[in-house]
Amino acid sequence: MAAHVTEPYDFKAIEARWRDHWTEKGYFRVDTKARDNTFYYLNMFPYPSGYLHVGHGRNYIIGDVLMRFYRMRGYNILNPMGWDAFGLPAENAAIDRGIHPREWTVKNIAYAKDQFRAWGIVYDWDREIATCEPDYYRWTQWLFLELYKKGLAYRKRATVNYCPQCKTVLANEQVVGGGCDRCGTAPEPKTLEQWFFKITEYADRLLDDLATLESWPESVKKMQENWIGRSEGAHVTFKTEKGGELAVFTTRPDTLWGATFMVLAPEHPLVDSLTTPEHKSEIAAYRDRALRASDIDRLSTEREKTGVFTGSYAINPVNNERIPIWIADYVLVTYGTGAIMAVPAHDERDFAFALGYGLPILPVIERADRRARAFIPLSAVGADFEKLASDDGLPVVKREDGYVLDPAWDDVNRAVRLVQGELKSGAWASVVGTRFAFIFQDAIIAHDSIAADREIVARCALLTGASFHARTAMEILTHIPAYEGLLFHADVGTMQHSGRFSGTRGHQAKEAVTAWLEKAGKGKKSITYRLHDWLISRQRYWGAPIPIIYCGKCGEVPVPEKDLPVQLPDVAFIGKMGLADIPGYADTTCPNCGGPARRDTDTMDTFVDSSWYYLRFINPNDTRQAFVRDDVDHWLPVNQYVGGVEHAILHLLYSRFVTKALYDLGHVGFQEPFARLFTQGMVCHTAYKCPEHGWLYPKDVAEGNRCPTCGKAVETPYFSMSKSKKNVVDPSEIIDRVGADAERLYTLFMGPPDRDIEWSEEGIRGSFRFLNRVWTLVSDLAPRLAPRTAGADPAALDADGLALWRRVHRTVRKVSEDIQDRFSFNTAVSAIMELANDLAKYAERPDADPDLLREAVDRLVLVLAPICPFLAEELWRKVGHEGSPLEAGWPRVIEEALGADTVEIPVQVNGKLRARITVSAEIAADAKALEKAALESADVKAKLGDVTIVKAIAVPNKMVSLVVK
RNA sequence: GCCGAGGUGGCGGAAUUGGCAGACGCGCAUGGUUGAGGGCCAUGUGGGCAUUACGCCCGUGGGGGUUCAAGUCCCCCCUUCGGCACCA
Repeated sequence: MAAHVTEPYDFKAIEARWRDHWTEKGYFRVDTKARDNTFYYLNMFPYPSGYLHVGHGRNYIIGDVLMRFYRMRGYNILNPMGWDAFGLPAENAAIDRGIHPREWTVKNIAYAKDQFRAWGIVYDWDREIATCEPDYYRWTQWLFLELYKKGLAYRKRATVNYCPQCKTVLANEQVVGGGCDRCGTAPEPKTLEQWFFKITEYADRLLDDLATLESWPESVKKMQENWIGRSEGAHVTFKTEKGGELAVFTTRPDTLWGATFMVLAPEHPLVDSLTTPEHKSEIAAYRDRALRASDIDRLSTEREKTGVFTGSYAINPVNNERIPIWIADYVLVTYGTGAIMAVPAHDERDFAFALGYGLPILPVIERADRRARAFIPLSAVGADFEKLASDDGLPVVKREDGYVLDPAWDDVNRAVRLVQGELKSGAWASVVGTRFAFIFQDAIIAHDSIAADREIVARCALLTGASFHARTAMEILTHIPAYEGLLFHADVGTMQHSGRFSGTRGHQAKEAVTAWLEKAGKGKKSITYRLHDWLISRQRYWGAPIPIIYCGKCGEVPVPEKDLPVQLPDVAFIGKMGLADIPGYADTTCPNCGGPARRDTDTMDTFVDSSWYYLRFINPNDTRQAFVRDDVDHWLPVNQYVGGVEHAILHLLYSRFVTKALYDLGHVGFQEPFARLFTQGMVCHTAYKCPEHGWLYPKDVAEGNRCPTCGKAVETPYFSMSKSKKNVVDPSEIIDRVGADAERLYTLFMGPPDRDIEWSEEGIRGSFRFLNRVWTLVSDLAPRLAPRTAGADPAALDADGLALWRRVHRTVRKVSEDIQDRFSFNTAVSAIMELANDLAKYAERPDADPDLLREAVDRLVLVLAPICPFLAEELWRKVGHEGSPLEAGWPRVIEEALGADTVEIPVQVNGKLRARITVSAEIAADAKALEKAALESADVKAKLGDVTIVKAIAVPNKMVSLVVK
């Protein structure tokens, strides 16, 4: 081909030319009074922490592509952006740099806005909000007061998690893996007067309404479900021997007869009064140790269970057994009533604890598999025992140490009697599993009560002699290897040894026992949640002040709405501080009586700021109200919300709670804030870690992946990009080298957006190469295109032309579906690449149809426009159009072009692909005709040879499958 | 331990409803262009046996099953990642 001189792809000039174009033209400005064809797209707003890396970029690029796509489809798009600007990092950075957090924040916001501009990501900046501005946090305070009015914000004295490093308390949700989610320091318990939002009141609705969120990822819904942690069961009241009461929560009221002791959390308020004088010092020491132990130690399941006896006893309400009361740190004061009834036979933790401390273990539920096993020591019976048993039809195995009998469920009694009859004098045996009993010559003793347990131990001790050490029947059994795995189970099964409830089955058992407890006034059905109320007080400066005043006369007084905002005092910033450290801040007068009063000196958790921001975007500049009900009712719920999965619990749960509360208050007409949620994956990159000197920048790593300081080999794990791991990729460097369009393209192409992906240098070069090809292809073709026409006439096209024509329209259709319905940007990009490849091939022909070339080039540029907007603007002009692709609109698909004249259909013989036949579209669509065509095809006949056709299956448009003999 | 999402060439990934596995890209190989390098272009590229032609066999973490047909559905197991985790 004659070399055609085309200027190279000068992405720098192109991107500079269009960077401000879209904003200047106001393509993405929207009036929220609009009611037709509206679409609210929202990315989780960022924390302005310095600069955004290519991983952050992924999030916003996806949004920008969607926004441009919907804009081309003619929607009124709302896609606003703001800043989650309050919070600790600003304070910490400010402390490091000796400047005010506001200054640091404002600077970062300006930088990030510039980054968006460089990426070609356009927002309606008239709607910009920053949570640290008084005209925003004024309404955060309003929200607080609304919740207060409804009784959903309340103050209580509570033991809370306090991070000594960050010098503030943390919400339950902010303690991650036993450490502060900001700095990792283990929080200390501290008792303070704090504000809470009563999210637990919404636990059921938050749980139930998850079912209405059909377009949320299953994983996020599950995480919220687990977090709310609803458990159904019963509260049961035990009387203490001294006449007090002790309430516990259990999910297994059917196991009550097996409760052989009780355990209180060390912090339980009744511990003091239950402790008898002789146990005082031991209890005090244990409690002290437990309180000091960090949560990490305390929460480990691996840890040996420890505890101390209080000296007191309770009475089991169902069988009047006298059972000891212990304290142990495996019981949490924060869950249920902070006390449990221990059923060691059917709760793994109680089992371990009981074995450790010699407490009786009484099985009261049959195994679901109904297995039973008896063990008879060799010395306990005669040598003919094995024969006797098998003659009796009982499966028996002789082992080194004894005989093992595995009777079927209804043979257990027979087996036990047989064993008993054969026992030598002074010997004993046992049976476990679905029935537990000890077998003596003169008695069969089931361990179904504490007294029976004692008798068994006494008898065995007597028969065994001085070497006997076990304290309980179960302890004896644990020394028999044949019983491994059969001594404990937590199945739901038939009740036994439970008075008149014995024989009650499975789930009915819970119901029956609960009903009986209620009737007897000993307990009642109840539900317990893992979720706790949301602690929102923070002892830090950089947040929204809590709008409450304390008056000596009037008590707790909310700041009147007209006095909002309660402004953050504008003071020089010196080190870690809260509002309490600012002289004069707290002093005020009571809005009620005018007398002297003090302000609350805490600020709100920043998750309060972000729990309602999606509402503010609708009327961001309204100075009289947080939002206009009529407008939010139209625009909300957000049509598509996109963000990181790290917010699956905190932010999303809080936002759902706030929306429901506002609904109940009559401020909004919807109960869920986000109709569809998409959680995009993280971008990972190689990090370099020297075992001695920690994280290294890639450029500092010496030859052969060695540490420049010590020469040791560095590890190169993959991690999501983070400054601390020194593995971030700076977009400015990418944009400088290959342009924003190439970064955008690569970001979308490298993998499905919900999955984590690894950033690769080669990958981005490939995307850059593709854009160069598109640039050259379209530039070269520009002079050969027909003037703008109605499009190609299929009747005038030859086979190659028709194939391209169909490719064009199939591509438009696929890209539309991939973007709109499937969030599958990587396959959309590959479809565009295929179109470009086919177009280039066709264009090699000198007689290429100019109308078809026009149609193909125009559509190629248009489908590329949302993804690579800079290049698309440039090429669109280059091929003779005026205005932006955004105005041209999304190309229409010609339906006839989606079909085909002939179809290639594979033919399978006995499940293996053996031939392909080419048939007309009509034949391919008709099963009978297709089958006939296949059988008549010469190729198929040749492949078949001399066989009998047993069965023929023709699937229209798909394939033909022949079964032959 | 419980819950969730994954496991497909050398790599990222595709296969949307049970119907031709490996689209698209990266990398690699060979050739071309070039003074050279880079870049670009062309061709090839799952493994094996063949290469006389077309071909034939194997192949989606492992094992079993359903089906004319399984990456896709069912059962069991292994493994990676994420969340929760002494929650009674």
